[in-house]
Amino acid sequence: MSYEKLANIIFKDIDKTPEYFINKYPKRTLPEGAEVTRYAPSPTGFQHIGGVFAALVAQRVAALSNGIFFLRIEDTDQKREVPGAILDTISTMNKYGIDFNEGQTSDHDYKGNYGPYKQSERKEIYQTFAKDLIRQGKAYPCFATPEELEELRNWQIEQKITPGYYGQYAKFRDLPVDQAIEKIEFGLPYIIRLKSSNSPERIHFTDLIKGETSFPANNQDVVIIKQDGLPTYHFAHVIDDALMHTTLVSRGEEWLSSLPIHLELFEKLQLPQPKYAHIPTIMKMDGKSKRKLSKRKDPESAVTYYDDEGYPVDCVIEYLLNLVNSNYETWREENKDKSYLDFPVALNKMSKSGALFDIIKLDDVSRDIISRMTKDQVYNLYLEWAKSHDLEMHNLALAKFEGLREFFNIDKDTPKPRKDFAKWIEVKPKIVYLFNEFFDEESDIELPKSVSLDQAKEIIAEYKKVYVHSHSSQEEWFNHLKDFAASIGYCSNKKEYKKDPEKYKGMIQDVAGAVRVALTHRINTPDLFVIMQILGESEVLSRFNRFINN
RNA sequence: GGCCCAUUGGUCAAGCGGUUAAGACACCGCCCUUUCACGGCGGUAACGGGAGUUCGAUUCUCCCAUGGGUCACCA
Repeated sequence: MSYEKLANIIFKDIDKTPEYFINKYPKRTLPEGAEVTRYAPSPTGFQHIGGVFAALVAQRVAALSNGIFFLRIEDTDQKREVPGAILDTISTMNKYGIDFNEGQTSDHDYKGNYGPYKQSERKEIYQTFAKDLIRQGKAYPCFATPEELEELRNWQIEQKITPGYYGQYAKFRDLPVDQAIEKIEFGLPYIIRLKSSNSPERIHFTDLIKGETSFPANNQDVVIIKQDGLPTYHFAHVIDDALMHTTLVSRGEEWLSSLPIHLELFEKLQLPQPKYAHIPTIMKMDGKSKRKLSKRKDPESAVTYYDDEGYPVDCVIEYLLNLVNSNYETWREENKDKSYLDFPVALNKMSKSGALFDIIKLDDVSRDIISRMTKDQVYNLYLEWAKSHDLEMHNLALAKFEGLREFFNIDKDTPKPRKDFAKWIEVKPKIVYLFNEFFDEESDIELPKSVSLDQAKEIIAEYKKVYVHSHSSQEEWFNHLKDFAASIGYCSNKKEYKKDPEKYKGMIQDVAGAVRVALTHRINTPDLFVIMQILGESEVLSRFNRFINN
C-alpha cells in the first residue's frame, strides 16, 4: 500500500508499533472508583495561582478516591522553555502540600512506570502513533509554508469564511502519495496533519463541571507533528493521557473549545477517552468588568506573591478550596479540627463560571486560621517567613524570643482569640513598638479621638508617679488603673459616666488610651498589661518620660 | 466574525416549579466589654432583558444583551 511507503519514508527510524506502547503501559490495578489525574504544566515561567488551583483540584480528586496523581511536563515548545521552571513547579507544588505519586521529579528524572513524564522525551512514542496514522491514510504531510497559511487565513477572513486549514482549503490533504514522496525527497520542509473526517454531526458531551454540552465535530486538519518532530499539545495530550491511563482530565476551561479535536483524535487513534472536567478560570475585577488574572498586570497572579506577603500556605489552600466548592465554609465551620485534606471535593458542585479572586476574603480566611494557631506555630511560621523576607525582623524576633511568643499568645487560649494578622507582612507594623530600634524612629503618634496630646501627657505625668510594675495579674493592674483614673477625675464606670458626663474629665478608656499611646504610639494594640511585662519596668517608665518630654 | 461557556446583592455563593430568595466577606448601626480586640444582634443590598411553557417561574424552552474563552508548526 502506498501510504505504507509514505509512512516509512517520513518516519524511517521508527520501528515500533502502537501496540508495542499500548502493551508496555498496562492499566494500573487500583481500587474501585479510583481516579487517575494529573497536573500537566508547560515549563514556561513562574507559577500562576491558577496552576495551584488546578493542581489542587486534580490532586484532591485523586487522593479522595485512593487514585493516582501525577506530574507531566509539557515541554513540546522548546522556544518558550524557561530553565529551572520544572524544579520551580515541583517545589512550589510541594510547598502547597501538593505531592505527586508519579511523574517528573527533576529536570531529567521521574518516578512511576508510565514514563517518561516529560513530553520532549516521548518523541518516539508520538512518532510511532503518527506513523501509524499516516499508514492508515488518517494523517498526511503538509508542505504549506507559514506565509502561505497566513495568506489563506487572511483571505478566508476577508471572505467571511471560517479560517483554518480544512476541507477544500487543505491544499495538501489529497496530494497523491507519490507527489508527496517526491517533495519530501526533494527536501521540502513539512509537518504532519490529521486528515479530519469533517463529520457534519454534532457531538454531545458531558463535562464533569460544565455538564451537558454539544458542538460541531472537528473539521480542522490540525497539525499533530511539528516541523521539529515534536507533537502539538493536542496530539501529545491524547496519546499521553491514554498511555498513562488518566481517567479524569481536569484542565482550564480554555481547553473546552479544542475538545472536538481531542475527541476526533481519540477516535482515529482508537485510544480510550478519559472523563473531562474543565475548570473555570480565576478572574479578577478590573474596573467594571471581570477578566482573567493576568501575569502582566496582577502581582497576585504569581504564587510568589503569597509567599512575599506572608500568607501561610494552608490559608491560601483553604481559600482556594472555598472557590472549588462553596460549601467548604460550612464544612469548615462544622469540622473545625479536621484537616482540609478531609474535605470531600465535589466537581459537580463547582461553580460553572469563573470566580473572582477576592483578596479581602482571603485575608478573612487567613486571619481566622492564624487566630486558631498556637503561639508557637505563629512564632515559628513568622520566624521562618521573616528569615527570607525581613532579616532585620527575623533577628529581632530571635533576640526577643520569649517576649514575642508572649505577645502572640495574648488572648490565645480564650474561645474568642484575637484576629490580628492575615499575613506575616502585617506583623511588623503591629509589633515594632516592642523594639526600641523602631519605636524611637517613629514620628507619628496616634491619639484616641477624645484625648488631646496635652491631655495625654498630663495623664501620663500623673500615672508615672503611681505606676506599679509588679502587679501579679492583668486584673490587678487594671483595678489599679481604674483607681488612678478616678483619682484624677476620670470615670471608671461607663454607665455612671453616661448619666452625668459633666462630672468627669473623661472615661477610663481615655486614661488607658493615653497609656497605650505613650507606650506604643498606637491606639490599637493588644492587652497593655502583657505589653508592659514584655517591655519591662525601666523601659515602661522611660517611655513615659520620653512621652511627656517630647 | 464563527463556535463554545457563563449570567442570583459590591464579592464568593445556596437554590434545582410554589421560599419572607440562605449563608460568608465587605460596609453601616447597636450591644457586650476593664483598655485593644474578639464576639453577639440588626441593617443596606440580588434573580441581565424580552417572549413563551405552566395555575404558578430565579428555577424549563427560545431570542436578545452583557461578560468570558477559542479559532497557531503556544500550551
